[in-house]
Amino acid sequence: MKYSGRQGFNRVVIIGEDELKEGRFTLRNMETGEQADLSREELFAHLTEEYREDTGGNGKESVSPAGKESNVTGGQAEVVLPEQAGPAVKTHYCGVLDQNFVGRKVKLSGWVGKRRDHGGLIFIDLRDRSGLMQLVFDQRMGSEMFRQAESLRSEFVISVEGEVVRRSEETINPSLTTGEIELKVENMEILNPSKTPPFYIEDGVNVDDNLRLRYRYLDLRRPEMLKRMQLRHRAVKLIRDFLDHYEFLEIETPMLTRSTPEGARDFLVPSRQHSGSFYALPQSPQLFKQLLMVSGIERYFQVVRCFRDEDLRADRQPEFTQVDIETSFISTEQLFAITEGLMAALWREFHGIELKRPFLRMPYYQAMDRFGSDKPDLRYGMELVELNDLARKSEFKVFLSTLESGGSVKGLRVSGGVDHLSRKDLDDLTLLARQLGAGGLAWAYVEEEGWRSPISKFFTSSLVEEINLKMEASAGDVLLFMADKWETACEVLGHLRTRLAPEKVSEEPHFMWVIDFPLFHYNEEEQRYDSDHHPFTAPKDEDAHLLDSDPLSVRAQAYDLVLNGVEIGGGSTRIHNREEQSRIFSLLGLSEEESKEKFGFLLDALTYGAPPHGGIALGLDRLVALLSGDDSIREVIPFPKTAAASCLMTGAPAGVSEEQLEELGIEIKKSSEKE
RNA sequence: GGAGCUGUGGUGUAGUUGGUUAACAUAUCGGCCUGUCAAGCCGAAGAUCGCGGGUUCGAGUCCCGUCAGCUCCGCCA
Repeated sequence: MKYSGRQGFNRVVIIGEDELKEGRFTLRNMETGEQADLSREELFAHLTEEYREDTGGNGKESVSPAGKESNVTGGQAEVVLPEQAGPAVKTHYCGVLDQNFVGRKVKLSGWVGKRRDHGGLIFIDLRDRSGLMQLVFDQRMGSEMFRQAESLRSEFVISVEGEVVRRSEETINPSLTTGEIELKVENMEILNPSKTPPFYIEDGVNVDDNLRLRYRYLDLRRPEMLKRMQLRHRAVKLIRDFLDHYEFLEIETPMLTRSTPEGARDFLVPSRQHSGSFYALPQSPQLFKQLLMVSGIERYFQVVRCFRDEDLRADRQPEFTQVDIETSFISTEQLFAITEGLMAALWREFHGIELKRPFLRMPYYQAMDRFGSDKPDLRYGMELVELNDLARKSEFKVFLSTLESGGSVKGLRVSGGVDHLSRKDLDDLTLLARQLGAGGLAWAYVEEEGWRSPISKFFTSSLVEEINLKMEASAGDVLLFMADKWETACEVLGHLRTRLAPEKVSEEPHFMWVIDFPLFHYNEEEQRYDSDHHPFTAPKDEDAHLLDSDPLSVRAQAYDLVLNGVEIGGGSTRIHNREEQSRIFSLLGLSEEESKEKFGFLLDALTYGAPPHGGIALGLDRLVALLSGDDSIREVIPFPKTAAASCLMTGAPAGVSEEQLEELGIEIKKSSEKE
């Protein structure tokens, strides 16, 4: 079986029954006759290595979109078309032509960028998705065409024919990849004129988001946006190829499904045929992928849109894309290894770096205790310091009473904080801490002689020494203290930690797994337990005996993948036993009847030989944004929604006609409260 | 649901303690121009300062409300 299909491959893998059984394969180079005997893993490593070489991505060249000039169809300039498909509208991409094409006649099509009209000579920057090419219109080449050329304006769509010529030495533009050549235009057709665009179609523009989103199709014309789309495409392709190599099947699951009580608010879709009933758009294909495991798929994945009707953030959209993965008969460690391999492949391809594996694993409790976050940014230190024992020796009532009631006193050191944290800044931080739920915030400027601080009078000089020592503080630092319930102290200081993070942090990606999440948290509003992950997550075996006596201390077989303070994925081992699943439902306050009504199909499925299974979902938008270095996932989503979940281009969401509502049996309640 | 920031010609910005014709760059339109690449030179047009109300002799500027965008909290894996 040949695995070729792409030019440049010349090796053959010999696969037969024996090979499959034994997991050893022979790789033969058809040119040299060389043979190598490889294990499955070695073979795979070999193939991905060669694949990268063959596609020209040798790590150094394949960098983030900002660095890579062009990547159209593997880098060749010819437009790829089926043979004999009729006369060409376009034969080459402009941005990929170079000296090798000098003397060739080509036909280029694209958009008019900058225009430099010298009277008898006009220069046009022609832009297509690959880049720019300078067109030269000479009055002497023909007055009819020249008259047309004079009428060209920004964003006109044109098609030109001519000869690629070398520029004279002094007119070479070194800042352009095609700067050594230009096209002497012999023929031009204006395919479509354009109104003056509402903003400049160029990189680095500082335009109002309203405009960018309203004219997103123009925004996407900007080279940096095209590069983001290209990066996204390449990342998804790599992910598909990678998972395919590991024998995952991509299977689609329904978009119209039923609302389930857990988790986020659902987007609902009214049913016309069942008046008064609703579909829900999936928050994730969670149940379907588990059922696919019961179906015996064993390894499933899907690049899938998910929907959650909650308020938005820079890294949250109402619809977003997950790389959804579910496996049977695979240990958590093995799933970690596959996921890490996928991350390594992505970072190798797009940043040319080799990730250190395995990634760090840190229990949830430790992440909270040391960094005040379940997605800690490990690119810098600033760990929280536990000060209970030392705080007990002070005279400070806030500390003492907190400790008395079982709370914690924790500290955070801001190195060199004296220089950039004024009294006002500290007041602001105190205010912020209160807004985040803390009682207050104590602070101290560390000086040679001791602390300058409103609370220094409660601390003896030797205690100050001890605390300084424990927090590794020296003169010039600022210390922040918080006394509160352990969770609150950690969370709030964790917030301050990210707020006060150093400007310059390590460039290296700091991947980690946060593991051992609690299975439940207590929902104060609803007065009951809620799943921390989702209700199908299995408890850790060694904690299962605590389910009835102390549910909050039961840890889950759940994990998050975190990179530089961003959660890029999460998953768990699922419950595959019907009784255990029912038990969890009842702990969550679902009656037997309710759970049968809502999840009966799952409970049934679990009784028909459900294999042990588990999986993970990766946030594709966040992943791509991290790869491209963008702070907001909006940049890597072609048509994103605003923070208020509306689409400025289409005007969605919008009202519908009375007839439509009538058909659906829906009546809109007049929002008359205000009137 | 809450907090903060932003909103001035097409675009990006300036606009003083409230004061007279709201400034600059760029784009647009017209003219000149054969080696530019942020082309250049000359000229023209273009803004009820997001919207509504209030204070004032007078509001881009102060106050209240409102809309939109962004960021964060709540919410959400």
